Amino acid sequence: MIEKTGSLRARVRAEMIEDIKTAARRHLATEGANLSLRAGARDLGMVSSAVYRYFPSRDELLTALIIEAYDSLGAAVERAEAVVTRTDLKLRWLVTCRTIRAWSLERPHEYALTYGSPVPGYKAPNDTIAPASRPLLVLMSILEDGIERGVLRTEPRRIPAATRADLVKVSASVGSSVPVEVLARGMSAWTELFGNISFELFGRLQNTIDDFDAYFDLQMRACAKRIGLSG
Amino acid sequence: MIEKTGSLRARVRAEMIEDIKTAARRHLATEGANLSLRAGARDLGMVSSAVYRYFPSRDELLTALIIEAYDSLGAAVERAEAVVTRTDLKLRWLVTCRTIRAWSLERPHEYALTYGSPVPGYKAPNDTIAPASRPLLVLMSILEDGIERGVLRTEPRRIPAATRADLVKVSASVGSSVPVEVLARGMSAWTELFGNISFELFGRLQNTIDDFDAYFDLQMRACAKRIGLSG
DNA sequence: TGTACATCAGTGAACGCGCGTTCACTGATGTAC
DNA sequence: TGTACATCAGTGAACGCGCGTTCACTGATGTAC
Repeated sequence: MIEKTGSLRARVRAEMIEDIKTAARRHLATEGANLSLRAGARDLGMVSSAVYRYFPSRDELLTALIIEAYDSLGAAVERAEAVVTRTDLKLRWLVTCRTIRAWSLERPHEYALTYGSPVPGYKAPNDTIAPASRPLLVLMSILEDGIERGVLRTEPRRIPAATRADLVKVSASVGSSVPVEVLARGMSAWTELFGNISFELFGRLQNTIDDFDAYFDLQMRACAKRIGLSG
Repeated sequence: MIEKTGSLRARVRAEMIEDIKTAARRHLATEGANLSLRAGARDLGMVSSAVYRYFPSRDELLTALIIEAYDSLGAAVERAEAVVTRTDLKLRWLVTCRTIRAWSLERPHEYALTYGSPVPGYKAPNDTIAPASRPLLVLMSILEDGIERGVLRTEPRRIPAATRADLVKVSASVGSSVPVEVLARGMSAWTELFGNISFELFGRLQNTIDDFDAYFDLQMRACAKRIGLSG
């Protein structure tokens, strides 16, 4: 009844790993980043020590959750942005913003884990760097296309040498060559994007902004204009 | 040797409360928002139950810390901004930004407590609202002065009714009457300001931006221009 | 096709730790007469 | 100025809880001959 005996155990194992991560993810809600390995195990009706067959320590489980969160956000953004008409740069930007926000509202605790205060005592390993940069790569590709199509103009601007160098490094690390003047504007909008989501999610604008959908869209449209994507 | 016997105990008590808060503040660094009442007590060489003479519970101690953090930031910003020439609106904004950033870098764990991910299971009481709004009030006063002096212009802009209402409410809650078009720009800059600090403090721009001083100043200057404070 | 052995998942008890909070208590400091 | 009493700070033991991790073990599933 099983196709490949060799992979039965492997498949069950993979499923179990998923189940453990899912249970742990659920517990992020109540315990925050102070993730409890025991609580997750209890949910699955297994003894806490059994988890060690799958993850060598609590921190490794946390790392898996973080990587998965980044990948999930990255994939969602890539997928949503990819279906927008390539020439509509403004809409590509707006869809990127909206997707990031929608993902964050859906999975607030994973947002907190990845974009909120760092977990005390936890040092993220290098494996998280690549997935973490996926959303930013989407922005970079929009900027690149804008340059290529001649929509984004490089208005001259006084930028200190140190910052020039930093921004060149950002471009280069992605294998891109967006001019620093444009990248500076892009980063500004990027910062406001995440600033907005943090404000909303962490309750810093409660009792002030009621219709966050409308407010967010308004501000992200202004960002598009600022970057120069309104063409 | 003591001036007023009636207040000796009161004064010692007040000092003790300060000592407990200071010890607790130190422990925010290692334990994060998951503040340990016992650890603080140990530092002071006292038994954990003694803390209950001063704070009815751990959460009340946490609340005291949060309120103090907001007040400390608010006072720092007010003090720094107050000595800038009133007519130099751009510098008033920049000093506000720089002071907020400097405070955050000095007290990263208090920043995380107030502007980072919410503490799971902790519900901030209403006492925190007033101190929390002090920094924003400084921005509002800059905007108001800008309007009064005719420096800030209200460029017509399509703003949805819901957002208009929300922004009017923000103004009104402060007893101010900054036009919504100007306030929208102010809030955008405000969001980018805190977005930047969060990115820096939470390590989201590590290995990319080396000279954060220069980068921050550049972006905040752009914000000033955007708001219309460059006059 | 059947047997012998190796691999692996999961158990349950235990270690040693830290936590918030309660409670009856001891002494010292302040207050009233 | 001195005594009697009330107030208060701080102690130390205890309760009941949860945590991450280790370890010797049982049994089931897979592999090799």
